[in-house]
Amino acid sequence: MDLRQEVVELIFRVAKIGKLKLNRQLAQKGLTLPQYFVMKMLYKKTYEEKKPISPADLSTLTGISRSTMTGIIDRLEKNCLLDRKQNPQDRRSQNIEFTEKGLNIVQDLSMVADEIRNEPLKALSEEQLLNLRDDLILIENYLKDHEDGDLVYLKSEEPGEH
Amino acid sequence: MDLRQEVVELIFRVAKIGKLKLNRQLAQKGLTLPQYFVMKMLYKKTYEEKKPISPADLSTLTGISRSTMTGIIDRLEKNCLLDRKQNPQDRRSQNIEFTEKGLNIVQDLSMVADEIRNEPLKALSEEQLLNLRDDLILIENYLKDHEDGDLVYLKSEEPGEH
DNA sequence: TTGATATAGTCATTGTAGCAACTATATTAG
DNA sequence: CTAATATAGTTGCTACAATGACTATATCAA
Repeated sequence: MDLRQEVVELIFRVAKIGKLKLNRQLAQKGLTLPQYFVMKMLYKKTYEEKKPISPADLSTLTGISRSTMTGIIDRLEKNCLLDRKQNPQDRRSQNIEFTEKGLNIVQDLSMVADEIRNEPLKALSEEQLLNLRDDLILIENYLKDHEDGDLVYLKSEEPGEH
Repeated sequence: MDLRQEVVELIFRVAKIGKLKLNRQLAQKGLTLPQYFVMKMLYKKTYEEKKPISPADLSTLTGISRSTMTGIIDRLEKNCLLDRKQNPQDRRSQNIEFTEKGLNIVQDLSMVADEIRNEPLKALSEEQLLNLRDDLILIENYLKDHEDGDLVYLKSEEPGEH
């Protein structure tokens, strides 16, 4: 099989299986992976860097779209893990803050969840990890640099069809 | 930052950005990435290997769950790209077959869609690709070998809560 | 100041995606 | 042969996830 194709499929497959396993683990705590991801980012910014944070900030930081973020925050708020407060400086904007319960959970989890998440990489040496990182960064940069454009191939021949 | 954590996040991020871009490309043809993935697998099995194929087969081959596959086939069938036929040997089972239109589209696309998909790997040398593949295979095998189990950390302290 | 433009959050819509439960059928064990 | 078990497909449910449209604000330019 074509080598590049094999690598692309491997990246997709590893990401998918990894996510599935993490989701199953976190489900025992009543969280999903995206929810945990958001909680962790919120913790990092508001507690380690002491900066108030908005849904839009979280969206940029995590790469999750604004509309998806609305839903994730909805569910976290419904489970009383965080609160939405009005931003007094900008009436369009909100500050997201932990509740007592949410803070406890994220502190509880951050010790072990990342360890579980990173565990599958134990199979690799330091050197392999460094190479792997550099290769992935190359791919990521390619994807970002070619942020759409030049994709002449798939121009639809039948635009009005549906 | 921790190196392993960085690599994990890179894998997730690269997979996510890559999928997003592919989805936007395929949208011009009225398809989604999972839909194209299923069509391609169907083509490979029924046309290159001349084997009839069921939804359950497609599910195993693609790693998409059976219930999700139901929905994907629903939508492809609604768009008249394939048909469900009864399997005469097993009345529980179906054979999935292309329509004329579906066959045309998958043949049309297979030339270029994979090329677009693999393009971001052009930044890497043959040697880098080989290393990358081997590293990813190690990770995948770790994930598969540890198919749940030994994840003592996250045992819920409050199992009745929801 | 006012008009154009940009940003923040939400909502509707469509399409995954997995789990659990269910029906129908097949297979296997006793 | 019958009862237990397994498999195929579907459905209901919850939760992402992106796009596009919309409202409310903020900002910037003329």
